[in-house]
Parts: sequence; C-alpha cells; structure tokens
Amino acid sequence: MTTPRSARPRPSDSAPGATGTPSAAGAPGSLEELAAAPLSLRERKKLKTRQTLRREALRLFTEQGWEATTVDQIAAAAEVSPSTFFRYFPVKEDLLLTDEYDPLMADAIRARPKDEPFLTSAREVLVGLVRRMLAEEERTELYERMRLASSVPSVRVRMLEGSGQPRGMLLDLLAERTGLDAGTLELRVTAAAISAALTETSLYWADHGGRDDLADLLDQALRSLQHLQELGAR
Amino acid sequence: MTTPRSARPRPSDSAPGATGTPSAAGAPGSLEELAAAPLSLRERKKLKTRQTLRREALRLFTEQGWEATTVDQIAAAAEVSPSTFFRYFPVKEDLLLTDEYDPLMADAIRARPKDEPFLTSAREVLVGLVRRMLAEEERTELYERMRLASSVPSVRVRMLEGSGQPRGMLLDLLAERTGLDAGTLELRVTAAAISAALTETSLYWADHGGRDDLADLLDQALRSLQHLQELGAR
DNA sequence: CCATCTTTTGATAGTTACTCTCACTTGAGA
DNA sequence: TCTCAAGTGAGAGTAACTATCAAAAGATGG
Repeated sequence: MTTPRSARPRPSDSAPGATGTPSAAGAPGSLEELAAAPLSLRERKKLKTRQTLRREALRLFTEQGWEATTVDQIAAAAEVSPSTFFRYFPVKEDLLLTDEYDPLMADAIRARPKDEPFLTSAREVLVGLVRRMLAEEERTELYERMRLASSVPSVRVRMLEGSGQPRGMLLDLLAERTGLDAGTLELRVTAAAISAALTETSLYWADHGGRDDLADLLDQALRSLQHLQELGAR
Repeated sequence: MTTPRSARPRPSDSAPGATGTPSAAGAPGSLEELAAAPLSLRERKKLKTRQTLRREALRLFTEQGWEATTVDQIAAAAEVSPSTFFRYFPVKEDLLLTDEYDPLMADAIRARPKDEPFLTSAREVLVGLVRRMLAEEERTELYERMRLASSVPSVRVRMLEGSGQPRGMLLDLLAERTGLDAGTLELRVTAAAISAALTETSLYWADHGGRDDLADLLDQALRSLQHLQELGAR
C-alpha cells in the first residue's frame, strides 16, 4: 500500500495527448462533433473501454486515494485484464492527464490576427477555451482531476512535464508566428514560461478547492507574465 | 531491460536539494569552506558514500546507458547494499539532480539592492553562479549530467519538476522582496516562469552538445522573459 | 580503555508498476 | 461463410522501491 512509481514518456499512446491543463474525461461535446468520423464498432468499443477505465479509476481514487488504488483494481472494476489496462494507459498517471482539447487550441491561436503579440493571442484563446471546458464538463469532475493532479506527487510531476505536450505545440505556434526556428532559445523559453504559467494556475486552482473562477485566474496569470520585469521594483 | 520507473518526491533527503540546474557532484570548493562545519568522521563517511555512489552511477550511465543500469549495479559498484543506496537517493533520478548550490543562490539574491527588479537580481546572481560553477567543476562532468538529464525522459521529467526545489526557493525570495504572500498567484507564476527558463536553458545547452557558453545562454534566456510581451508583435 | 547509546548499514522479504510473449477471441471485409 | 487483422487475456518476468530488524561502527561519558 504505497509506492507510486513510473514517469516515463508513453511510448506511443494512440490517444490524443497530455497537457498541462487536464480536462474532459470522455466529454461528449463539440469535440466528438468535430472529429465526427463515423466510428466503427471496433472503435466505439475501444472508446468505451477507455472511458470506463477512466471513470472507474477516478471513482476508486476518490474513494480510497491514489496510492491505495492499484492498477489491478482498476482493471477489475472496468472488467478488463491488467494487460488491457496498460494498452490504454501505459502509465497510471495518464488516467488523469490525457486530454482532448489541444488541437482546438492550436487552431484557435492560428486564427488570431498575426500582428498581435503572441502572449495576447494565447491569453485570449486559452481563457476562452477554459470557459468552454467549464461549461461542457461537470465542474466537479474537472476539479477532482485537478485536485488529484495537485496532491499526488507523481501525477504532479507528470503534469509539470505535461508541459511537454502543450509546450511543444506552443513552440510550433510561436515559430509560425515569429518566423523564427523552433529551436531558438528565446522561443523555447517563452513556450516553457507560458506552459509553466498554465500549470501553475491549475495547481493554484486545485489548491484553493476550485472555488475561484479558473478562467479569471488564467487571465491573471498570463497577464503577470507580461509584467515580469516590473515585479519587485519599488 | 527497460523500464525506468519512479518519480516521486523524495520523502526527506538529508542532502541539500534538487535544482533545475544540476551541478557539482562532489565539487570540493568554496562550498565546503562556507558550510565548513568541522565534519565529524561519521559525516565525512556519509559524504564519501554519497559521492562514490554518484560517481559510479555516472560512470555506469555513460558506459551502458540509463535504463540498462540498475540500482543494484550502482550499489555494487559503490560497494554498499541496495538498501543503502535508497537511503541516499530515494529515487534513481536524484543521482543526477541533487545539487549543492541552492543556498548560495539564496544568499546572493538577498544581498542585491532591494529596489532592483527581481528578475534583474535573479539574472545577475544566476549568471554569476553559473560562471563559478563552470570554473570549479569539470565542464565535462557537468555536461554529461545535463546530457543525461536532457535525454532520459524520466530524468527530464524530474528536472522539469525539479522546478520544485528552486522554485520554492525563488518563491520565498520573491515573497521577501515584494512583501506579498508566497501563495499569491502572481508570485507563483513568476517563480515558475523563471524556474522554467532555467531548466529550458540547461536542456538547450545539453541539446547543443555543451558548446555554447552556459552563462551567456542563461543571461539571454532571462532577458527574453523580460520581453515576453513584445514577442510576435510585428 | 571500556561500556553504553545512537546512527548507519545490510539482509531479507514483500509490493507494485510495468514489459513481453503467445494463444485466443472477435470485428471487418470479401 | 471464410479469412485476416486487431484486440484481449494469461502467465511469467524485471526492477524500482518499502518495511523491518538485527548487526556493525562512530559518538559519548566515565
């Protein structure tokens, strides 16, 4: 009854991606409509398994905690074998971190005026997206996910890394916008900073019991990035 | 032969701390002089064990890679039991990430003029510190550590989280300087952003084979944080 | 120098997150 | 209905940890 473990890049998760701002578990909303490929039976079953695993896992985590819940239990609750579990979520943490919103973000940012400061574009888009997420998804489930993400160290770790995913995306967008190479230190630092702000905001929100308006917090966080240089100068 | 694992907050490492910018393995330099408590025999032995473990581990990693090197092997090479290994480094990744420079950083920042923008203080101090590190420590060893940190996913993860340690420290310093509470979102975001910049710089350096001047890179990175708002506005 | 107390160590026996392989089932397509 | 590919389950294995407890070795007081 202990021992979290594991934090490794998932070798190749067929699922969307991980992000610093976890969100919809299986949120059937505008997302499905977008990628509304007429799912085959096989694909529907897979999706269902994935959702069941995530739902059962979340339930167990809430009931008995992260560490006390083993992969075997989750698999049993979802009525699949442990082998299958690992096929869907190569690492346990992924249960909380996989996300479906990233592609939307990219498109929305690309749609902003090209002469707008990138940070402003990002802020507008992200704040808007968060508002939509909160509207679509049960606030409680989102909160539970973030609460776990913020309180379970190994998840927190993975969330911070999760920076990985959206950071890469932010980086690409930045490169497009500025015309600079994505490898440039300045761009990498910028993407990392924005990503860190996202993560920090999520954690802050969870730390405060989900009482604040997440969208407002995010807005505030990204604005304070703009004023970094003044801070402390009195 | 695979499977890295583990990424958990070390319960209570008696050692200094982890940072986003790994550094001296056993660098006997100005550090020892500072905290020059006349080490007892016990403490000297502990220090030695710690250094041996780290040195042997690094050697093995370089020879056969991170994943192929097991904790048992490291323990054997250092001639201690696996139990002992875990007492010194609760998680394998800590071998690369623990650091002895953090306290110096804190003192140096506190010594800066109080009406200076915090980001400037941080930049001056950090850049200076890095120059000292490079002078004291073998460049090659430092580079090897960073190369591993940047190429081994689980280490990279922990490094990004490693934000943890120095971020906490930066946060405290920020709170002191501004008089605001350390829990404030703005401060948390600022600390996270600076920490992310540090990490990103280290990774960039390692990605580029350690050819650039790390101190210059850091300077550049922290300066670009100051100009976030202009980026992309053309 | 000795006896005692405390810290550090090693051995042993778990637990659990993962990996690999292979045989079996089940949906898809002709 | 037959065939093939994709998905699943079972079993055995690896390695990073944790817990416990007894033995070794440094610190301390006389």
